[in-house]
Amino acid sequence: MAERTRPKPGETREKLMDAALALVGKGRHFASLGIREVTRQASVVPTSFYRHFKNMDDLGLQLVDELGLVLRRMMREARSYVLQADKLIDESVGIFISHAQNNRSFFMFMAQGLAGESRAVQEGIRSEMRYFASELANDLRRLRVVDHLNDADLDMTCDLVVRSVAFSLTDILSLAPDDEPQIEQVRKRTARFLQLIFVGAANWRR
Amino acid sequence: MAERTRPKPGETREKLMDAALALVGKGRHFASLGIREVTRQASVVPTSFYRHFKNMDDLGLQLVDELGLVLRRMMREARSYVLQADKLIDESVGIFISHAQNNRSFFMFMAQGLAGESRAVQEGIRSEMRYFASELANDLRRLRVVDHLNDADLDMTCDLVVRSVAFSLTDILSLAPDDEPQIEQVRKRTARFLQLIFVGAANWRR
DNA sequence: CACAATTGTGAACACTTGTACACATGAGGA
DNA sequence: TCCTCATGTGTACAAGTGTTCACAATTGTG
Repeated sequence: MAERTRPKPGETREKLMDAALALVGKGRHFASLGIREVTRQASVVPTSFYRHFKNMDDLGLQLVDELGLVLRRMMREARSYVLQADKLIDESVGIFISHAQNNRSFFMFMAQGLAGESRAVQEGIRSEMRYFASELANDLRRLRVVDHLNDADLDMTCDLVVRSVAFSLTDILSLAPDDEPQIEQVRKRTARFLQLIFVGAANWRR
Repeated sequence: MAERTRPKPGETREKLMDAALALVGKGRHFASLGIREVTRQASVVPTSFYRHFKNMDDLGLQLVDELGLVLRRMMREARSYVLQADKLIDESVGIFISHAQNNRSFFMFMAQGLAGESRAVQEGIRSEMRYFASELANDLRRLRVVDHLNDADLDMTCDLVVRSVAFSLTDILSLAPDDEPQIEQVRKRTARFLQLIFVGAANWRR
């Protein structure tokens, strides 16, 4: 090979996924990306793409898997920071928003994928959200903050919470990354959404 | 012209918008549509596109305007059916879901546009949702069902309601149009979401 | 009626696209 | 050592892309 550094196995694969993500982060929609465009951004020859992915949908699916890792890392951080229940909402929303800003491209990809054109990607993201909601339900049980709800109602509540937060995601992502005042407003509004939901849960079928 | 029927002015324009919508309805993402593809689906020569639209984003913007009409028609119907407040949630959700199914392509376009690549389309859809939420707030005031909430809190509640319903939209659209049992489940879950939110609103800052 | 404006048409352009093929390189096992 | 396999490269081609141009038909208005 004429290269000076020998590419480790999987390096090109990562470069391709990062390239796709970078393009999404620049405002492009994943569905409109082409193989050549991605390989160009990755400084790789088009043919290499096929060594790692069958087509763009395949790449999308693997991005969903990585997205799962990001979400799990976020949950771990949230769990370690939020010890007492009184500041639970504000701190969790804060952590979520800061992760959304630090992994802007990833979360853009997620927001796009929910209504994307690949059924498989769509289902993958939906499944990540379900997992997230069920973990949230576990945590709330553990913190004994919703003792009066049965499992089904708790699941519903957590589902609604996750959906609301996910929707706020699109608010944040449509803002400039450094527009602090607006971001602060989204943070406050999201927290109030969650408070409203939890007030509802607290008075549910009393 | 060699045609047997003379095209009325604006006919091709409608054909193009319908064609784009039809492709979206077939599962394609709007961002991935090309001018030639749309004109082909509309049985029109590519050049005609430019007679009516500057580019695909322009077409998207005009679709958002038509989407606004669909939403207004839906609100009018809801207002005429929902006279007393007790069945308010169930009936409204039912009307929404039936409209979502009757205008599948339109609502798919809306769901896609929220995280689409045209900032203008994104803002347009967001603005439609805000309008929808403010109309909902008016109706709730009129029905005197939330008298204890101040204006800001009512707006927040309606915003959350609209967001939750919009998210349910993606649930419905990912289902087969004739999968009644699943759709019924989405309907029920959405209604419970709204009930939870309204219980929260009823006990807000007591 | 004639005239200008609007709308539709077909051919042509310079590019980009997805994909295939044959080949080069390095790593690891026999 | 040699052989094989996974990975990366360069070239090539047919098909599709956005956009422009000059021209035809139909419309409403004077």
